[in-house]
Amino acid sequence: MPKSRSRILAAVHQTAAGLRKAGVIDQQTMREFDVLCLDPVKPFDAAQIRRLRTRAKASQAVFAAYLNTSTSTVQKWETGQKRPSGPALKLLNLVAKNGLEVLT
Amino acid sequence: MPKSRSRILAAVHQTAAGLRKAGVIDQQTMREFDVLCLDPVKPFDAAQIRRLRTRAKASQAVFAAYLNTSTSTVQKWETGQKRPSGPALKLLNLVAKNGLEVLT
DNA sequence: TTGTATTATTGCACTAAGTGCTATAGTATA
DNA sequence: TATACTATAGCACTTAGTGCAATAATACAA
Repeated sequence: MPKSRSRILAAVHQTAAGLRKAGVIDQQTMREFDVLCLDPVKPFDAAQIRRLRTRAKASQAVFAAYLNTSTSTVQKWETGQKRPSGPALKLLNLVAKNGLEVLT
Repeated sequence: MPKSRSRILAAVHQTAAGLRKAGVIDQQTMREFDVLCLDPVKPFDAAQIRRLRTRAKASQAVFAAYLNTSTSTVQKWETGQKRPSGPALKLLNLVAKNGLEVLT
């Protein structure tokens, strides 16, 4: 099972009891349901990350600044030496979906 | 010097030559200048992270799902055992500015 | 083509974040 | 009180993140 989905399921499971109160949906229970609607976070391989960056016409240094990480890190993502962490992957998904500007 | 600023400056420095072409501003050079306009990423301490989450009325598990990280990690952020990584901090800044919904 | 600047790569060494798990303790509610 | 739900604590481990310095590749101008 992909990690992102298991995280979603973990959150859902931990708040599953909310389903029983289906009659009384306040803001908090809404938030719990929202998790089910979270876009599953897609993994990005080295080439995809590079494509994402080049499409945005950004150098590795600039791209790194947007993501608040180091050039060295972007480097290693794109050469397959390291894989982006959970939050980093989330950011990459946001960029893929909405463009680099959303991180401004 | 705060890390986020040094990252910005690093990116600016590496592309400083772009300033010389000030006459010919195409999309690429624009992108380089944009980095100067990036909101400096603020650090969040344990209490601030918790406040951010509770204001969003999310449990640690739900909050973690939004950030695509683990409950254990949010746990440690809020108890001061660990500090969020660069990209994680960027996400927290986005949430602080635009609410949890931007991560949907 | 040759020189120059920008950008990207490689490799190393190290730090600390991320993770999972289990057991425990609050906390609210039925 | 009993029963969820939620949060905490502590452990052990993996691996992302980072910095730096040297090298290579790429693009661009003279």
